[in-house]
Amino acid sequence: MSVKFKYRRIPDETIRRLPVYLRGLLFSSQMGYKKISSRGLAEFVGVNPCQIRKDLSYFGDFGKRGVGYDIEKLAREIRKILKLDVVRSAVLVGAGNLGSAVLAYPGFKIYNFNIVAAFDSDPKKIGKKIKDIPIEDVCNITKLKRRKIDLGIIAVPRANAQKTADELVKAGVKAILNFSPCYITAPKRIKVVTIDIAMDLARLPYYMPTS
Amino acid sequence: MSVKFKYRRIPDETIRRLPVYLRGLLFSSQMGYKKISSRGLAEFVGVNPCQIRKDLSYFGDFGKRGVGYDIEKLAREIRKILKLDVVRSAVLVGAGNLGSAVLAYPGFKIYNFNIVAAFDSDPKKIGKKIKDIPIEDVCNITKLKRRKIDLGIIAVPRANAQKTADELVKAGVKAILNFSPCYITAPKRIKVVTIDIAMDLARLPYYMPTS
DNA sequence: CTATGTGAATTTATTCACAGCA
DNA sequence: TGCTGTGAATAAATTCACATAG
Repeated sequence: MSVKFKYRRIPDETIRRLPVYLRGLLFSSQMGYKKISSRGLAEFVGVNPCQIRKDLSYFGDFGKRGVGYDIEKLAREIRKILKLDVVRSAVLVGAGNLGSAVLAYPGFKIYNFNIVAAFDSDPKKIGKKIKDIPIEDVCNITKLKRRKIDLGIIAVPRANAQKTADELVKAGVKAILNFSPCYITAPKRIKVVTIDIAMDLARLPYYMPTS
Repeated sequence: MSVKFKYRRIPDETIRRLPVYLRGLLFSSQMGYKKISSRGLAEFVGVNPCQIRKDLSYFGDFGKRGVGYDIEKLAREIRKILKLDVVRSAVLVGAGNLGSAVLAYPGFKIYNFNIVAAFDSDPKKIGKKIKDIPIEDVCNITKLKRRKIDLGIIAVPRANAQKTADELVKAGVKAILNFSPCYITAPKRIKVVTIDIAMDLARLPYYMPTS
């Protein structure tokens, strides 16, 4: 049986953990395993086994009682749940150091994101290419609408981040990945994820004993 | 009044949000504000105002009724709560591309982390310098103990991450910042934070409507 | 006998709603 | 009046515990 439909609300925390399970499955697969129990996976990912079973149970019965999960099959199912099996188009706004680093990140390809355009406001950069992608004038973002872009990636200075987000929304993106160190607003239908390493760094000292 | 001591357990989620508040305060300060209400801050950080008040109330009475919070003072208090006012020493393990990028990240200085040593296993790298820090042989990590290191930063290939973590623990670090894309284990007293952009990237498609 | 899948119990986190101070 | 600080109420997430299937 596969991907049942239960009318239960799926916790955001469950969705947050699914990529972690996927990562653990790929790792254990690389180590040569074919089957894995919730307990075994739990050790790979640092999550309580019944948490794993509960999370998966929202989407289907993927395991065999007395045996566990088939690693390949479960990985495939999770990819399907996360909709990672569909190719998405993405655009980058901000072609500075951060933007270039983001563009070089292999994760986009792995998860089926295809970066199809890059924008910047600096006239010196417009017209040049980074990683084979020509840098266009940021004024042209809104013209993207006809190109059906799924994801907008923001890597501009903080002061311009919200404005950029607004333009990406007008251009019709469905989600935004924000690397600028600030909170940005968008209509509820649009998922925004902000990545700011400083937020993780800054809470570490709290947990350090004062010796 | 300042930093009261209540014997209530402080939610991890509260600690996770404090750096976000701090970021919002600095931003609003840069925009010229001196005072801010929980409602005003809420708009800057995307958190419900009574969540902010509740979070702060775990640590003290920082606001003035009818007025709000003094931005400078609250920022200072949050820094104190997070123990960001103490200088910490950190070491980097793994001097590859990722490691170099991590070393160049300005956030460490901002939050009072002082990177004092770097390690790698590649004989070609040992002896060279990155950003004025000499790269030492990874075998010497354990000798760090006498140097009193607070934080270990892991930027090695996944297969070596756990081993590296074990060595850092032996060397006496109090916390670990892990940039390798895998879960790592450490004794409970040691806080481990793993940063893997792919985990955020991989859950975006789930939230995109299937058009 | 082993390990899943899941209601029920418990724990944790968020939001409400209002007393109390400036 | 305006906004904080906080118990009480609510909501969300986790863990327990066990019936059930291989």
